[in-house]
Amino acid sequence: MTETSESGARGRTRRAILSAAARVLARDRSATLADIAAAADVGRSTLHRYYADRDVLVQAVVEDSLAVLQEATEGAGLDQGPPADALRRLVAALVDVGDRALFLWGDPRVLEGYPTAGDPDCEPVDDPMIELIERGQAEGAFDPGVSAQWIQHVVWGLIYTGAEDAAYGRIPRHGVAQLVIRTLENGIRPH
Amino acid sequence: MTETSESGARGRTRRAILSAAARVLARDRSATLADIAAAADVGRSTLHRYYADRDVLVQAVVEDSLAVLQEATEGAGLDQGPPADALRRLVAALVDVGDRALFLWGDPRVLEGYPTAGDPDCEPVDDPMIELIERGQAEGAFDPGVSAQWIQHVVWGLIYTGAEDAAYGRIPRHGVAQLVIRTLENGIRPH
DNA sequence: CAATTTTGGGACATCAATGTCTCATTGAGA
DNA sequence: TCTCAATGAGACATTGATGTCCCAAAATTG
Repeated sequence: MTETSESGARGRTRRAILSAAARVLARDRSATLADIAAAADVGRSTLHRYYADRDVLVQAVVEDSLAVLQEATEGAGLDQGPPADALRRLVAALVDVGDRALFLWGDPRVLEGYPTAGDPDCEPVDDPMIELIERGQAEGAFDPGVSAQWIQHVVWGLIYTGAEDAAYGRIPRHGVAQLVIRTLENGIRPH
Repeated sequence: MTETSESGARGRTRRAILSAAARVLARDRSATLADIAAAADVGRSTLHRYYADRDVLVQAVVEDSLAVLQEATEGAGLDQGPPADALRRLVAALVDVGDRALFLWGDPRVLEGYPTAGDPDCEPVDDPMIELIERGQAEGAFDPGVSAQWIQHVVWGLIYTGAEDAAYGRIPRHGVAQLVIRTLENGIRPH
């Protein structure tokens, strides 16, 4: 899919652009290409040299972010051990790449056309996260009285909330995962 | 603050513009003024006649939305009865005006400068929602192990998630409040 | 060190959104 | 019915983002 190796320097520049774009666009999806170039510490010409179009750039950031999140998800080994433990690992992994989540989730429109997060009626998605949730519901670890999709959205929503609070410095970054998991497992009830 | 009465027709037009703007901007915060005017079924000239500036319009929508949410909050009588019941009333009331919440929350930047949702360090906010949460924590209804602000953000986040799912037709509108409350109270554990 | 790649900055043309204005039409209220 | 506020459509200048191109400087590579 991608050229196996681009001269080292190009790869570095490309990653810098993608990462900066995700960061900036997460905060302001109408950010200027000049803003993004500046954030990536790159000339605007260079940005255009890598991504001819704004659309092309956004698309690339979407795909890169999806890949990053997918990698994080796969690394969590969701099919192993008790569902509750697996979910804790997943949340911890996703919080670490919160910027990407913030970007993808901040604007539902960038994901139009991707079955991943959507609800295309007849799509038998093999999303590992959904599989985990359904397994947990079957084993009595998660509430079987609501849809797996709702639980998934709740998880994403809490991660989003935590990532945002952290991004604005309202809570320390290292406490986010713990907070999200605690709320996820107990709601807001004391325990 | 507002002129007591504007010729009847003007008031109607103004409300139509504000409502349409909230609806359109909630979905796409970079929507064109022409888009908004069209959604309000009004000429672009008329839009400019009411709100000279884009900034002025957005500002007006923010304030109108804040007023709507505040009204909903006040109507819930948060200082009466058990905290858990009060929270249920609040969630139900806020879900009803989900469009405004979607608009205000979809772009954290529109709220910059408003102490309402923020965390200005030294601001002793008298936000009734925070007061309810703190009361609930003191009375043992809500988890005292996390900050009241975190709980508030979780509540908003879940309402946002529910409103979005409803807006995209993924869940029936009348089930949202119930779903949010259930998740809020129990997390995702079975019970 | 020499050759080649990669880069930054600037000069453009282009395009879409914005804001201002005018004028003819509409419609509500006296 | 008459009057005047309110509106819609359009013309227009302005602005800012965008995309393209070129060239000299810098960095990477051999």
